Amino acid sequence: MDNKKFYITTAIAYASRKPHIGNTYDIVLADMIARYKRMEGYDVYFVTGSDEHGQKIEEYAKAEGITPKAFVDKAAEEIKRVWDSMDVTYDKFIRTTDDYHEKAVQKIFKKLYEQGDIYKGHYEGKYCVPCESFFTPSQLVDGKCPDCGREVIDSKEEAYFLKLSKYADQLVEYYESNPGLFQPDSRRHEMVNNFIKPGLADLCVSRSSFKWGVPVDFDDKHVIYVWIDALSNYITALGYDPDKKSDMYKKYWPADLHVIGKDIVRFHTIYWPIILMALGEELPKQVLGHPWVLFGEDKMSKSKGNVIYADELAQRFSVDAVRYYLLSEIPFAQDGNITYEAFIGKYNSDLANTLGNLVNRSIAMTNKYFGGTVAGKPLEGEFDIDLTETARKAIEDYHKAMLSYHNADAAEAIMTLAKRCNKYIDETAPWVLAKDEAQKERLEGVLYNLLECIRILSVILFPLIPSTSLKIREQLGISEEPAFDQLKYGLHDDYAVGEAKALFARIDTEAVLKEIAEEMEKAKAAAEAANVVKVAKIGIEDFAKVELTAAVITNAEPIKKAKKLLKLTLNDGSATPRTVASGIAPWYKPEDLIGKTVIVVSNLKPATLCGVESNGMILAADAGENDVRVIFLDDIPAGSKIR
RNA sequence: CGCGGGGUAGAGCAGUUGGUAGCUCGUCGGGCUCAUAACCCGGAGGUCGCAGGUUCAAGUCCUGUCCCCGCAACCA
Repeated sequence: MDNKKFYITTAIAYASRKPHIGNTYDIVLADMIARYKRMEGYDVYFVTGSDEHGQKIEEYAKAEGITPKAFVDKAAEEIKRVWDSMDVTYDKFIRTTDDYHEKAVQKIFKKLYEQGDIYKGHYEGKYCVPCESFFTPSQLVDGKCPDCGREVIDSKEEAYFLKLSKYADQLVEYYESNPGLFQPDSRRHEMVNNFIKPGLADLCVSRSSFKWGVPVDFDDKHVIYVWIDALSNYITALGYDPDKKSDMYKKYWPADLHVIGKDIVRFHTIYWPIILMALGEELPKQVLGHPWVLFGEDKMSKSKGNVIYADELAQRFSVDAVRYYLLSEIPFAQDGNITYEAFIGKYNSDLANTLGNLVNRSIAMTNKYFGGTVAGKPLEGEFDIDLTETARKAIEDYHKAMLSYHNADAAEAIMTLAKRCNKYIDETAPWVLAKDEAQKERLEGVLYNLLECIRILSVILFPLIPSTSLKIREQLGISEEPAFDQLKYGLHDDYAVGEAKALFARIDTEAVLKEIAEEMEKAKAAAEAANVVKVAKIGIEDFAKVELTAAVITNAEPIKKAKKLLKLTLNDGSATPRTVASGIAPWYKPEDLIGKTVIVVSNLKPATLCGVESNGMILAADAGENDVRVIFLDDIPAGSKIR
């Protein structure tokens, strides 16, 4: 067999929290592709891992009172556990804290520095010493610090930068000579229009504001920032070293496919190729930027109690149910949704009713009418030919869809065949044939046809739902691993099937939804309770620092360029009107606010929002999901202090 | 006029180079009994966001316009 290689990677998961179903989609998708390629005969190498550096992790670890290393050890275990629970067949799990990775990253950084692609510079910003903050010139208010209004000085913070502009032309050339690079292709326009056309600004690739990262070995004030660290995993996982190339690297690089979320397409199609160009290495062949998985209309968030974790879902409904949902229901280029209703609906109709029931009834009839053994008798009646023709077409559609990563279409092709089989049973009515001894041969042929189709289904299902595929094959009495060279109709001469066992038990939608709703309520309550605890208790002296004043809104107008902001003019009892920008535009019309009395935090430091200087903030309540209500006062004179 | 994506049956989506509008679920009616109250057949349901234009012919091309969603910029 030809030893074509296929190197596939996923985004490495940030080791700050347990990955939710959206993160899991990434790896399940990659796994499906990896399995498919293996079945095509490719020598596949599949890498995934965890991104374990950065300020956030440093902070989380501190909050838990443990070292960053201990924190990420725990997090990486959790990520691995979730991946494993999804039957993911990765060959290597790389951690950016792995020793070989850190060393290679340091070498890469050094090499780029020595050849002049990385240079030491500084933020071209202005620095406000008391605030310890950098600002770009456009952020300044009248040339002064937007936070405190004091003088700013030119920046002194040094940092390392990667020269991107130098490679801009080469990058465009790379895009043009690789038409299939972007999947889907529309992402290319975003990159070109947003980042390349306006001109690439050099990228800051080091940080000195935190320590948890790979140190720059020749300048230990700096750690290497995420780009070079995390992206390099794709080559360090193969044992890459700028000085000597490992056998694995020679064999598998360049990557045939990077599977990532659409939010990081930019890093993989601009920064990453440029890093590789600078290193003089080959460039990835394809980047698949998949859409997101949303919970209903919402993004998932812990405080809403609506986070769905793949492993928990799998525990309730089975791993293949989760894989099947993700791979069949998420569109190719648009964000997909997951809701329990949709999940159960898909499960019942496709997996339980169409597929599971087909296998069950076919195996059951084979046992019932022939004691489990039938031999191949190719039939050529009208129904038989239509069935085999449907099978042939389904296989064709399936491959076409899989090769362009349109997995939902592939799933549909599979279900089309399963449905045709169910129809075939109705057309041939085996239970009628069984009553007539003269029809015995015909009956055997019908069952044989069915078993052949089910065998074919088991093969094409394997990349999507592997364990179901194997269960089906077990019932068919087939022990060999599925492979695409088995997709020939009539390949098997006879069958000795096993016991008919239900593949997917039907779910009682209402009962389960009710159960889940109750659990979600609990989770939400728990999250709220946790939030209350999180806010530390303060002393009365802390509260005294906040100055609250009653003020009348004398004018209100929208701020152009801002969606949520209103510019309010307040009379707080003092001689000068006070201007406040407030993010309440979605909930209030300006004219409804004029004349109302509100509470203003009057000693808040000024800030500039969308070009408006805001002095203070007005108090409002989060009255519910996406419902903000300003607190209005009655009969309180402007200027009254509130405590 | 910041960038991009989208508006197609009740819901979720396909619609390739312009040529009678499809799929899944749901719904209504019927059939069957091998099977997981599953399976099969049939029906109803769409002015393809809106308005113009090109064309023998437009969901598909062009122009304008409205709405939704991401990103960016602000939710003091």
